[in-house]
Amino acid sequence: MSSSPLACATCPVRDRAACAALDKGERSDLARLGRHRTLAAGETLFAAGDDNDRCATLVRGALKISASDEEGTERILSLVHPAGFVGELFAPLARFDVVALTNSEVCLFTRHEYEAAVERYPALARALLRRSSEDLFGARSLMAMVGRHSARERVAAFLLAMAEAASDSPCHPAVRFDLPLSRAEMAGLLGLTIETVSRQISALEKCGAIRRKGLRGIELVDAAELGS
Amino acid sequence: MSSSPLACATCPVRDRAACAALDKGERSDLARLGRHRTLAAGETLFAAGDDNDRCATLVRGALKISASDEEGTERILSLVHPAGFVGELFAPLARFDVVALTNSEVCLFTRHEYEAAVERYPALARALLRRSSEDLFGARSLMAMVGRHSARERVAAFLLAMAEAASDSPCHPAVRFDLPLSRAEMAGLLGLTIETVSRQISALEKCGAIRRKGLRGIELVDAAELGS
DNA sequence: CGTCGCGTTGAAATCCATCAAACGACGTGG
DNA sequence: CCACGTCGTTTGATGGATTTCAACGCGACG
Repeated sequence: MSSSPLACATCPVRDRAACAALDKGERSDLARLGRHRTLAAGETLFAAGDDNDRCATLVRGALKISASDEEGTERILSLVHPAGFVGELFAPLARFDVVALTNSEVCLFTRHEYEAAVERYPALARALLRRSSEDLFGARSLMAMVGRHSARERVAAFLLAMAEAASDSPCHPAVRFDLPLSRAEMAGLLGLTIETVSRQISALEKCGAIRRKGLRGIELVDAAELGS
Repeated sequence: MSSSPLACATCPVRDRAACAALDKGERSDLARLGRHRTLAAGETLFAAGDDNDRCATLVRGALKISASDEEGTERILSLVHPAGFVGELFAPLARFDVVALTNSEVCLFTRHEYEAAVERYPALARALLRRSSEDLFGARSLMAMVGRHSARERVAAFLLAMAEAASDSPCHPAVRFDLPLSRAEMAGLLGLTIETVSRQISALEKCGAIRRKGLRGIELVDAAELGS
């Protein structure tokens, strides 16, 4: 959508993103290389196959990383939360799509300049390594979760994870929250069909674990029933 | 199995592993911190839940990274090839199992000392970042592959991937090779059961795509039939 | 008011897991 | 050398969970 210079001073993730590892002077150097950009829900940031010439840190909102097979069915590989880094350093072409789930804001860099910064500032390289390791753990956890679990278990675990992500307190899940994903996106993330997701949510409501509030609102009634 | 000092001079992955990014003096410093160790097929290098106090580079052989659910069924999350790095920096506890698939050799480090080396040598941090990014891509590719594909397609894609890994030439798959995994391990990797894997391999043989040579030998007859 | 997108619900078909049995390779011991 | 047990693999029969196909409800929007 729009694009403008960075304003790190008011950045909500300035102490959690990769750039937080830099000292004041280094960070303002890096800030000069990047641009702030807003994305509308559904807007594509990077597309698979495109020239991989940019990377970004998510400041606000939520992104998805996904792959689409030849028939056009989408498989969501990861959700990105604020302070997350997207873009593949070292690869000539983008291999996955990166799309905004909600209205979002990112700090956008050219890959070339960001890689140069990684060379120049060892602390940035280490911070990205840490983040990449966490992403790797997240990807493997998702894989462990989606393989070998029934549709019911996947949907329940997903709802619980979203409740925890929506909560302010780190440990307790939010009781009431809105799903940031459509049914199609949930299906793509969990490796199910839209209909199966819908049926499982209906079943969870019928057995008293949750209550639906409108299309995307969820209220946790019995978290234990979800398998927590 | 056994353990002894490192001998980088004769290391088969000395120009591909993370430590290859170091200059001569730096590498010999790092070598002093590590120990060479051999693993028998099936031997566990790290176990989930253990104190995460070590990490390693694979020199020869093959490893698997896996998670086991409460019922004991194993889900393989990644295969590790020579020059690969295993161990999770920055995490207090190991969260996955790491097991040798074949007789293997690793360079073993204490996590504490390796992290210190990452601080000291920026080139090592960048090399690990690169490797971690590739692992992340690999994990996501596997996820995209396993989700939304039939048992037949998964087995076919797996065989093709193994044929390519077994080949010396980077681009063409090997025509004849041995599977490094048991049926149970293939099932765990692909999210299927042993029986389904076995049936699909039989079916692929029946339709002329492959020929079996003993229990683990595979000969590619019609690679196109496998969906390449 | 009609259409479009998204979600829900139903009925039928399909694919895979499960249960069960037999086979082959291998090593041990007689 | 052969009998025997074990382990991994193969094959068959069955059932069940999820996909597929199809119809409907509902809100948004022109």
